[in-house]
Amino acid sequence: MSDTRKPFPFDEFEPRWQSRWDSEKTFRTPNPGEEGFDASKPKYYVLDMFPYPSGAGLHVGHPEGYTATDIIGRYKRMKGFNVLHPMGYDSFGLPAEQYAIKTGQHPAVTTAANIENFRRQLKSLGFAYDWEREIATTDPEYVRWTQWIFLQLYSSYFCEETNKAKPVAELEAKGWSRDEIDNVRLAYVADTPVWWSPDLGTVLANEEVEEWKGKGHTVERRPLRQWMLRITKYAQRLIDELDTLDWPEGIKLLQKNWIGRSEGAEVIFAIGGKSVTVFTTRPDTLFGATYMVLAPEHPYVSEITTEDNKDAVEAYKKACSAKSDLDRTDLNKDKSGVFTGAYATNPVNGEEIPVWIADYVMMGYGTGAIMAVPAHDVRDFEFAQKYDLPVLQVVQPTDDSDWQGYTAPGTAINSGFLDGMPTKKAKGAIIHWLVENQKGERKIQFKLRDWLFSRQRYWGEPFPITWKDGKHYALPDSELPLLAPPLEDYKPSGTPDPLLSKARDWVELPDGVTRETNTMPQWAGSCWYYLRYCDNSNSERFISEAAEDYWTNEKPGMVDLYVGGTEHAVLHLLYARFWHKVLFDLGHVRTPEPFQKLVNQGLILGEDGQKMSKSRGNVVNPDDVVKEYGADSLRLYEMFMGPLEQVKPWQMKGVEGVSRFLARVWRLAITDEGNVSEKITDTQCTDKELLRVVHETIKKVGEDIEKLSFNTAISQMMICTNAFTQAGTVPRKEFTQFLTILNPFAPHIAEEIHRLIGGTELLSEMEWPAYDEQALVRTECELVVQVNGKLRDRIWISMTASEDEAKELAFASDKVKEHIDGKTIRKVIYVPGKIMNLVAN
RNA sequence: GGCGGCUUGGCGGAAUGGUAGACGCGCUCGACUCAAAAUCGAGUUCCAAAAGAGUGUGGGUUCGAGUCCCACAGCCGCUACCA
Repeated sequence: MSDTRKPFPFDEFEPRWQSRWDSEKTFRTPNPGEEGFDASKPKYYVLDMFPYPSGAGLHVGHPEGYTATDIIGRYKRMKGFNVLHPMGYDSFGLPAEQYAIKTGQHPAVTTAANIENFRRQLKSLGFAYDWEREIATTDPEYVRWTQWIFLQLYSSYFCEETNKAKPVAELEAKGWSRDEIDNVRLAYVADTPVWWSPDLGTVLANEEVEEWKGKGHTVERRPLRQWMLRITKYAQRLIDELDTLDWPEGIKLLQKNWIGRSEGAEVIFAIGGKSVTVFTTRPDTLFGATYMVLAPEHPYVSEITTEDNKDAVEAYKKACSAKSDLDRTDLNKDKSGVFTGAYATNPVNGEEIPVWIADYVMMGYGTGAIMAVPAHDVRDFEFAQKYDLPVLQVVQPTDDSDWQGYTAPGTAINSGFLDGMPTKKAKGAIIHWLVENQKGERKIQFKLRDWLFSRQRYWGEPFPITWKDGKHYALPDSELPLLAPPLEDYKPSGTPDPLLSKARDWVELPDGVTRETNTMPQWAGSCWYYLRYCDNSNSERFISEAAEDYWTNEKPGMVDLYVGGTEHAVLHLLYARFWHKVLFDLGHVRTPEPFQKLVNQGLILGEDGQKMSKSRGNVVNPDDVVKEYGADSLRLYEMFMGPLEQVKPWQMKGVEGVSRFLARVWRLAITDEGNVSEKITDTQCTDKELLRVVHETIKKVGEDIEKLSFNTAISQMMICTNAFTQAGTVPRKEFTQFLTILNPFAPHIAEEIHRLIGGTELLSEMEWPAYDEQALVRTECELVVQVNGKLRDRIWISMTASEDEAKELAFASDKVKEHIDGKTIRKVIYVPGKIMNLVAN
């Protein structure tokens, strides 16, 4: 398409409408007590996952979710809701800092430029955000409250009796010592092995390691002093309360698996004078333990290893620590291990079993030690085969499966007092025995680890913490926000010292007090941004009680609808739930969950069906699409591609298709010369069929929006447009109704046509039209006649025809006669208005 | 290996257990045009057509299955020795 011949002048009217909505604050959302607030309106909070403002700008994946929420938001407004639909920027993060290292440009400068570009792009798509509520996580006022919430975590502990967070002040009052309190804070300091990257100059979370390694950075394992958040205390609640949310089952399952609850037992084995505890989910197989394995990093390894085996064990440990940086996947194909020379005593039968170390046992899960039951665990079995260790059957399969490597439940054998018990009962019995004899206990184990919360970066929130004599202290609220000092040099020092430690003037305070120099991870800001939108200019509180009360729900989740990509299924969505629960426990918010309904938009692939990436050269830039076809076409296309949640490939031809549709709508009302078409009529519409299509469209589009089924809503609007075209005349009233329902999808063109044909009100401020049931009624319909389930004829018949009348007409059909001739009708199924099936033989 | 998702024309996709392929793209033909583009109209699952076949494969339930049940295969995503 050439620039000179556009099918409709979107390049002129789209920016014009955008600036009008902006200057008139059309989509401003009043809070209680503010001008324009109407207490009679119900509230609706629809939220997008805010973007990281990268230098590359928006990609086409962003407008997918954003258009979906925009349609919902505009629709709900027209339905009479007070809609909160905000936007902001997750603007801390490593790329801005990497850029600063390369160019010396302060991250604040590049971030501001990127935000400006994102804002321009978002505005060019005509989203109905309340721009006065815009936030960026890097804003000092925002940082202030992020730090404040951190201090809430710091000043709280998890009370096991009530299963809730409580202020540590309560413990102080009870006379707990400083050290005891430090041991239970929800934010605490620990020496822990972490992934540290010398060239990035920071530690990385487990889940970030692969990403940055892929970009060529090196990563190594090191024990370092770090801030941790005690999310593990919430593991059970984070699982249980998923049930109260309207989330896709797949995402719930992902979170459950990530938290990874396992029920089992801890069993104490004696090794010489020491005792080693193992965790097992199959305590019923204790009699079948033929050896024990410790993780190579297990603290007891050196002590128990005998002289003869020392060299081999040390060599193995060394090999493992070097290996830990390599891709484990490849190494794990083949199990390896070394005998320590020590023996452990099985508490249940006194058997002496050899103790090995092997890297298939992880220090980070359970106790870092296992009892190996090769007969009924595939990993132990594999290991036993390789090193020729005994395999003892203790479970009899319920079917004729081979007992070797049989892991399903069965019946206990060779297990003393457990013999004959089914697995489930045997588990209970052995745990009872372990407790009685003080050799172990029932144990619920989670995969979830405490959250490694500190980074050594520059571009993140500094911790509002000071140190004196080896103890940490909270900064008073009055000193928030604590902002990072400007630095000349952002280059990593090559040591694990945080970048901020270079700013000596900032770090060193009087009286031997120093500042904490770690910063928070990028997740911190996104953990609570949805709360700040409700009351973003409040300087007294992170959110006022009144705003929180108004925008919250009767339901457990505060936000009514949250739309974003699956990539955040576990991390962001789990972290935000955790923070919200702490704030809930402490009485700062009144719902236990942040997001009631969650929808994941599907990935948009390139035209080649592959993931979009620079290296493949299949990236579509939304700016280019807007320039060529306009914002409405981009919005409409992204919604027409297919179901929101589905993965789907981009097709530029498809954009052209929806653009043609909008052009047809335009031409219904506007002539080539730009005048109002003579087809627009002011008389009442007498065309029953046209009326029926219009009202069917109003009905279906409304229902489809509620279901987030935008592609079918658009196809119905296309049908309606075709009906207008065919009718030859366009009754103003019905056409205006059509424009009103088109408006949430393609707001610029809808408003412009409406204005041109003489509309004075903004469509965006009109009510969603009601459909007329009467107009939908059909008197006649096509009835499908089947013989033995096969379509044989269609007959026109009254909607209210009785079965006998229908049968009579059906039997009169030659095509039907042909197939029932000489046969007996055994059965007749009649679904009025749909189908008649004659069963004959 | 585990978990999840997907599988319907040439393509994107529609189908409360009731006419498979709505809507759109592409393609074919026609109109308009000196011509092209744009636009408008007709057609388009397969087979030359009648008959028939047809929603990844094989079974089952049902008067009737893309849809429900069982088994299997392929593709995509996430995760990874979780004891």
